[in-house]
Amino acid sequence: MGTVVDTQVDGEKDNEESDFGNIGASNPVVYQLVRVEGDGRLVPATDDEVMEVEHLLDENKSGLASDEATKHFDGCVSNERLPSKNSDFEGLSQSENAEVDSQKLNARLEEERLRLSSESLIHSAKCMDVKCQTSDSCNETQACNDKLQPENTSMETAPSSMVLNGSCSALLRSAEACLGPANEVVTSMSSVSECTSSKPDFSILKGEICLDNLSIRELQEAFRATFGRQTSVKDKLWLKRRITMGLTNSCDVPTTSFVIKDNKVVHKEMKEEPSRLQLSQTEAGSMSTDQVTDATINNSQTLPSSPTDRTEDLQVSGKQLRKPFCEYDEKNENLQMEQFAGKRVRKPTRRYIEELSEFETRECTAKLLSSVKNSGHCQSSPKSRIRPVRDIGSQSISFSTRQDSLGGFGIQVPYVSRVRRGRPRKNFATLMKYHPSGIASNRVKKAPRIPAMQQNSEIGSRVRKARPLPMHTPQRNFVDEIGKRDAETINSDEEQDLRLEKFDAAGDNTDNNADTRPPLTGGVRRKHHRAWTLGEVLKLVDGVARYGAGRWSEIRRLAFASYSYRTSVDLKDKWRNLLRASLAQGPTDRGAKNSRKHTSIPIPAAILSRVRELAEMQSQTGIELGPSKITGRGGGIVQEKGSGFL
DNA sequence: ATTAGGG
DNA sequence: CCCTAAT
Repeated sequence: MGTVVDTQVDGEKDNEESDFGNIGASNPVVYQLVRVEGDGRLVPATDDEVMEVEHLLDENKSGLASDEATKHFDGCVSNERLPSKNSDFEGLSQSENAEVDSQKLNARLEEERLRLSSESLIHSAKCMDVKCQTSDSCNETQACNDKLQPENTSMETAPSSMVLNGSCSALLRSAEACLGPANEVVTSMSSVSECTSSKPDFSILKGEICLDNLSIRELQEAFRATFGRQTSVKDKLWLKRRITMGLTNSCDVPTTSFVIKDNKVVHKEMKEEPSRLQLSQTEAGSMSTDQVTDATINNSQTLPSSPTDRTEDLQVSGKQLRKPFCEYDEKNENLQMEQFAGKRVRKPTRRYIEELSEFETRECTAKLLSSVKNSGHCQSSPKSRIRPVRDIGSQSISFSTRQDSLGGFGIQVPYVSRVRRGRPRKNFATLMKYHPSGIASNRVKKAPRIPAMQQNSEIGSRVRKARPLPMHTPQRNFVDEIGKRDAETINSDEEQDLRLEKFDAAGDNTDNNADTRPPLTGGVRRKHHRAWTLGEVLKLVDGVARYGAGRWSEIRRLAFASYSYRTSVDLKDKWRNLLRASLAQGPTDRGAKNSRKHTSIPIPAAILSRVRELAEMQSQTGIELGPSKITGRGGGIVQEKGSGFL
């Protein structure tokens, strides 16, 4: 059994990555492919083997997550005439003498530019054709999508098509767009693979530039070539963006059927629909390694999946596809600022967040939530009259939507799992700072929020909730969430709680779904006014009795475990009110069952009196109180209460 | 993050 | 309930 190994004859392995332009210059790296014979001899590899090894190389490198080199090559290859890819590739990787210097690179870029402008139309047309053929097989397409995400993975799977990456597929993108709403998450990969299969001739792709695969240095070169000036920017993404934009803009788009949107040449028709689609692809193209990892995992899951699982897979992939956006955006938005006078997304209020989570937890148990992330800059792009993407995923990705409660504008907001699988947004705090006012109040009142903004908000909010959660598999996580909640609900009961629960059952439990607030009343209600139910009050009182007034977080945790919506502040406020009420009612006046007008829940005098007592006690005694039972002298009422609930 | 208070 | 200040 001969093992094909990659022997590094000279230099260090990753040299190519860092010194693309220097290969063959001062420190030539020569790779020689050899085969290890059974006896250990090294035998020069045959051409076939070479090819094979290249494969392996790709795999290995990709596995290392630092596969810039690999990607790089791919990119270059794709840039070049694909048909001649092999020779080219060999030349580079083996670096026989590849004189790849900045000049060449520049030349390439220029070439690409020209080609882009002259061929883009044609290309896209072709691709579109291909696309259309494919469009009916969404599942497969979807599956392919997954491949695209992980650049590495894709390379393993489809060596020939792996070459294509985000930025090199502006055209593809447009083509894919043709697929229409049905293919929610179609990525360039899908189209790529399709194109590849149906059209072995890669010429249709050659016009593209894969900036993704270039090293920073090269990107800088490219930048210079594109803009005619040097740049010291080290940020890859920034460079890529800039370059892409420069290239895209520089090429005159021949027909009116194309529009330039967000640095991408887009076919007019799709301009409306697939806003998200483009985004995803764009992002996909520039996904960073961490995301790749994620996607890779997903990929492995997806590939073997049975048709039945498709839907789920789709959703999952959709989610993962999306998630990267957040991070990407966040990481780079600052950099992007100059380009897009991006409106910042207003962060949701905590209240809002909680409401959402409540809603989610209860209502959408079964749905896999797809995180919809429309990158802010895109949405905010002035020219883009892109509808909120809600209905795009008609096919498989289900966008559960909900009426926005805040503005009462009836805006449908795709809502997302609050489980964030990626790492938490870093800039969250930063963003907060930027819009203190915005966040501070959920009273968006007069200003109807743009759907996009809301969506973003949603994401952000989700983040907040999800951050603390451990990272699991998406599904797993979701389950956990639910499970946790249930557990809470169940565990919450302690002796009396059980009894108290009954009270709740009477009125309170309604709130679960009864969140339905008055539909579109002009006024923006803040938090849903959740009337305190008797049960809650009792719990509160009891909690105070147990843990002492003021220790609301405690009370909340222990006595209100099942009421996620009552915050410690709420408890405090309620207590204050109770106290006030009890005092107002007059100590003597315990007989009155319901002193109040039937507004909300009339609080039984018994409780009020007890409240009073508790308050008294606590104010006097140390805050330490024996659990319950302290109600001794309240009189009959107190006893009634005591027997009833304690 | 929790509490206390004012609104 | 919301918001803030003070812990």
